[in-house]
Amino acid sequence: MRKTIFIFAALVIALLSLFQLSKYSVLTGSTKIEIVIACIALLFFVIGVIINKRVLHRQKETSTVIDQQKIEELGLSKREYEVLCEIASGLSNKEIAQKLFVSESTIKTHVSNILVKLDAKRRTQAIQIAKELRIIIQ
Amino acid sequence: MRKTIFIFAALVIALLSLFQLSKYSVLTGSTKIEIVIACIALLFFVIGVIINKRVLHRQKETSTVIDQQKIEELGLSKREYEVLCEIASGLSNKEIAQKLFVSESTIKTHVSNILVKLDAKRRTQAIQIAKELRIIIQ
DNA sequence: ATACAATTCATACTTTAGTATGAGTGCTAA
DNA sequence: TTAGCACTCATACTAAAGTATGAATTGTAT
Repeated sequence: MRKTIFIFAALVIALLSLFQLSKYSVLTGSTKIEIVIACIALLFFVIGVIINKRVLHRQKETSTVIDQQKIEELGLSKREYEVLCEIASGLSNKEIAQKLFVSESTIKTHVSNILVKLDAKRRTQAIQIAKELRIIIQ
Repeated sequence: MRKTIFIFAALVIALLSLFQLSKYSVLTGSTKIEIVIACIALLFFVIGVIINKRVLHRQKETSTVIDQQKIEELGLSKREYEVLCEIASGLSNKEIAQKLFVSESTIKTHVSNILVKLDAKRRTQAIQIAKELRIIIQ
């Protein structure tokens, strides 16, 4: 936030300087007015694009970012969340077990708990619910 | 495309007119140069924002639209695609059967064919693959 | 120190998913 | 008209997924 304010302030100062510079350079006849106007136009066009990109980027981030708070609210443990992510990527219990170096029965226990906590009947439904709650990406 | 060219041409003409207008209004001393510059700056700022928004919007659209051609390439039939969508929404075979008014064994047949065509081992993997291929939404 | 939550694992079981095979129906293009 | 495709359904099977229960271990907070 401080960074934003600093950048904004620097930008305003730079623009005011530019105003003065362009004014005097035109009045003294050292620069053609078309060139000055063209430069200013280009500058503000670029500024508009950059600011717009930043704003949209921020919106996009907040809409795809995972809701960490919701995970806590649901009471999902760290390990359970890991398993949930692997389920969403399409792995079987056995594959998840191998990836996380535990037994398949452990994964089954985790999956059962995940289904209860997400109020889902199946793993496919759990994926859907997790997506809606913005708990997992996509 | 024609529309874009037309708008662009109109924009260029308008700007050239503006250039001439601002030049003479400054030379005749009827308008202060600060105001002219400010107007131009504001104008190009807005143009920058609008153009950027359009470009980004177009990118967003093409990234969320379903790839109808890919569905054909994979050889997925209309019914199979319906079943795929229901799978992705988290339904069981029995539930899909009830929703589409057919027997569960019919759905099983469809699911088997879908898995072969998508080169998936499980329905969860099929969901993942279908998403990557932009065949289904989300 | 102990109560608690998280993680791990096992067994035994039920349910769902997925495979393989065969077959009937209806539509459509050659 | 018939060959082919999409859709339907059934049976019989194997493989996963999911449930229930119990238990051991470990780190942590009171």
